[in-house]
Amino acid sequence: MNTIQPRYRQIADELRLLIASGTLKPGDALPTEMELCEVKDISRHTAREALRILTEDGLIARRRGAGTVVTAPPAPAFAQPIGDFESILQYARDAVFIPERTRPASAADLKRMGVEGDYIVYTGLRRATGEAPLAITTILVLRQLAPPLEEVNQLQGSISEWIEGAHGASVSNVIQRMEAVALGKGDAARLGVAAGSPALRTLRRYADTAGRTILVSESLHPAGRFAYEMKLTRQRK
Amino acid sequence: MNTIQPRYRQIADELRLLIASGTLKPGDALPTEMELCEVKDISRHTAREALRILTEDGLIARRRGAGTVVTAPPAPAFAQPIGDFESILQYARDAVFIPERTRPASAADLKRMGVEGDYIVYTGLRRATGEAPLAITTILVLRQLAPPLEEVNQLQGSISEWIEGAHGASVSNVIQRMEAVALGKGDAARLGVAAGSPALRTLRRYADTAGRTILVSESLHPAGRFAYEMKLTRQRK
DNA sequence: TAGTGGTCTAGACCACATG
DNA sequence: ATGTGGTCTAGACCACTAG
Repeated sequence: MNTIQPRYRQIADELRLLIASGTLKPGDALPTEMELCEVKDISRHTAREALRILTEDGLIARRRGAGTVVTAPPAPAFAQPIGDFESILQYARDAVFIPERTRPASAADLKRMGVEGDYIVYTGLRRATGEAPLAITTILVLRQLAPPLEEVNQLQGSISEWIEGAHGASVSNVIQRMEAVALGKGDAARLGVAAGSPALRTLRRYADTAGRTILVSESLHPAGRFAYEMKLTRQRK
Repeated sequence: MNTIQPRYRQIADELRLLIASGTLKPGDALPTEMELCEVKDISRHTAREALRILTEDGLIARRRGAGTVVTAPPAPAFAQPIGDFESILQYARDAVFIPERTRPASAADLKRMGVEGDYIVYTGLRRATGEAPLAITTILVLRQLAPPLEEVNQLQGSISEWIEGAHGASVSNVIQRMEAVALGKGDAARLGVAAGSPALRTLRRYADTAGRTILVSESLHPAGRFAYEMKLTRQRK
């Protein structure tokens, strides 16, 4: 793969790393344009292009006459930056879902998840590698599309991607709902927190091109272990 | 208000008008960079800057070797490619913010909200008409842009819209962070729930085109009174 | 092959913020 | 008064697309 990057992008990435790693903290000054020109041996235009990228990403703020400073607090490790459709699937890949049980969905399951139909339920924990469990996850899959449990266990990607590969179905949109809830006794115990503790409940409904809900997932993230972060960019008008 | 616009922005606006008016339809070719340079008597850099703005707005698409064309018209409302920007402002209009107090931001305020600088704090409740309070809201506004409290009281739209109207500043993007938290005693009492109750904490940072954070808002929605819902549509590809 | 957009250089003048 | 970022010029070479 030819991954040659333009100079301005390389420099933007270097600076981004300094910010992400905490070497440059919020409020800290970045090199001025002229300093960048000398240190990196580039023209001012190239330096500005790099800084422009970081500005658009919301990482730095620039003020004429004053200078350039870091604006974004370094995202805590548990923060999940999400800005678009693809990154939801990305999260599903990064944080491994470890299924524990599977069974047909009961009426209570369907009501809680807000769907109707013939679904299979997978329950389990979601964790990043080697960490404490991030969340309890429940996934409902349309029975006719559901993968067997043993396949899910060795799944590399997400279940929705497996469905797309195995059945040719295509996820067209995702409706995501987020709210705060109090954890019940059982859930709290599995996550190692007190009953009644706050959690972020994220419900996602995946619909295919025909509008059929092929998958619903519910995640319960206990307070402090996870934050959902997204960047919204203004549209044309 | 400062009416002087840089040359590249004037030209971007001229082209934008051609597209908005339908003179240039989707698929139509725009002038090449060199043509723009000659017709407008500008350097190539300035022409590119104008075209870049339109590219970022998603109005045009550029292909090396091929040229520049007008992209497809704005997608229907239900198919916004991204959990969209406008809907945040919409919420800010629907649920009225009732400010109670204002004061300069303390160091603790700034730390909690993740910003640095000279900000004014507004605290108050947010409620839909006639209902129980939906949330406790805290808003930090850059002092030089802050509206007086009596203006906020009779504000029709959101504070961010007031700023845009009064100062000509333009919100370019919003970073939104959501997590679950336990309510402290004071907050819980104001919302009429028990201390330690779960709440959805939503932190939003509004940045202008220079990356300057002009407004930060924090909302605490007690469990059960509010859910945040967004629809993400898969991109072409 | 001719023309496009992508990258980059080396200058310049300006408005603005800070000391 | 100095230095910052914002704007702009006038070049250059390149990778890519299309006729």
